[in-house]
Amino acid sequence: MKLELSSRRRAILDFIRDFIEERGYPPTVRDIQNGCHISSTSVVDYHLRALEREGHLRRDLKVSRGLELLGVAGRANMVAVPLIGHIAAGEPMPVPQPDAWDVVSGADTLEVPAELLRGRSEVYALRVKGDSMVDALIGDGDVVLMQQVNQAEDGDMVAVWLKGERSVTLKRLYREADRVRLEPANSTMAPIYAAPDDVEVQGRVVGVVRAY
Amino acid sequence: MKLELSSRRRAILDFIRDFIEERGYPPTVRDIQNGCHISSTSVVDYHLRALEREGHLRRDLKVSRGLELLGVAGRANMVAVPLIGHIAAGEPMPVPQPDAWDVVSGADTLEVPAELLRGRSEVYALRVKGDSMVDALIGDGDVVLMQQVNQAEDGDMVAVWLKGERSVTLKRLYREADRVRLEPANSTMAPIYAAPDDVEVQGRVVGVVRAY
DNA sequence: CTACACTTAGAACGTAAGTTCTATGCGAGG
DNA sequence: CCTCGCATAGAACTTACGTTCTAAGTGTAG
Repeated sequence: MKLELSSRRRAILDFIRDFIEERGYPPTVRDIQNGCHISSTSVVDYHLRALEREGHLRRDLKVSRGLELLGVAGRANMVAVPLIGHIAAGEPMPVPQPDAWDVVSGADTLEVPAELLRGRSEVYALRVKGDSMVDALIGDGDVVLMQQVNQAEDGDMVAVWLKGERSVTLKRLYREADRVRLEPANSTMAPIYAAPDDVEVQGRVVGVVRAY
Repeated sequence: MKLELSSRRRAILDFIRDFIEERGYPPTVRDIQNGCHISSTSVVDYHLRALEREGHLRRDLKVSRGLELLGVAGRANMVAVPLIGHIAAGEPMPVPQPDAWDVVSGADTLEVPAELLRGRSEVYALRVKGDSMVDALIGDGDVVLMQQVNQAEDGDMVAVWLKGERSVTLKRLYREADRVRLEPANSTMAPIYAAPDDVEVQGRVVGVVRAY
């Protein structure tokens, strides 16, 4: 792929990118003509051929809008994940309707690289409130990707619903003889103990995303 | 957006999704007709109208291939970021060709939500080796998103190239009277000091992504 | 049964859009 | 000067493609 591009080529490539971004499908030769102030469709065709030769795009001849951007401009495997709310990683925090945690209700969605999920399905995202998981490298404001599961291994980082307190919290879960220990990953905080019947596992952390 | 879909509609939607995935642009009415074994273009048109009414897609009338998938099927704002290698967040680690850090050489690319970048350009990704940044909630194996910059504010988390040692490392940078302090975010590790001429800022951390 | 909403069908129409042809201007090299 | 590669121009050709029209086959409710 060539690095230097004439300003004309550059403009055409940028126009195509913007057009797809905005409309969801590629432009026609004449769209490009107008968008880049080119006087003739043959000139556009000429440059498109050049751009294809240089590897910047792929053309399907005789097909309307038959072009696809290659390279970094092309799209990779992404998965849409609903960002459905907040979760307390400190003191358990009452949640309005925990059952509103439904995949379909996600107005906000977050797209993450598919490789981050490793093929898992039923994944949703929550924004973390609080600092109880800092030792697990999860801080206030981070977004955690959760897999919707009902069971957990000892030591898994899970979102649990405490029926008695009507609240949800993010903790590491350990089963003990007659109770469940919910341990924050923060050396300054004490674990919470609850009756097995009182805790309901909502999901397990499978990823973390953070922006500065 | 309706939840239940007739098998015909389902098939059409799936076909459109796959078609775009594979070719980079949407199908024509007749592509759909053939792909879904429908006998007439008018039937396709009929169902497309219905799907648009139900909010599954958007059509631009009179425009060839003028359709765009909406909802989770549609693509959110994503940015392609080249994942161009590893970076030591422990002891400085010699890198084969640090100048190969070129945006074009990224064979591997990672797509991240645009909101994570907040409009920044010239962003690339590196996988972190070592534990020196654990106090900043960045652990071994995490992927950091780097913005390509040449200068940094005091306290910024940056990738620096140490000319003398021919190595790259991830640290917080502080300017001092006659030297530069490179401080790991790990209380058990000591800072590194270097001459201002010896350090070259390669980039600044703008995000973190982690998979379990 | 009729009535109605939903779906399927085939054919035709008009134009959007990819392509091709020919001609011209410009700069570098011989 | 001429030639050659690169870029620009305008117009015409041919087809792909969205749309529309008409007709008929379902199933369900009254």
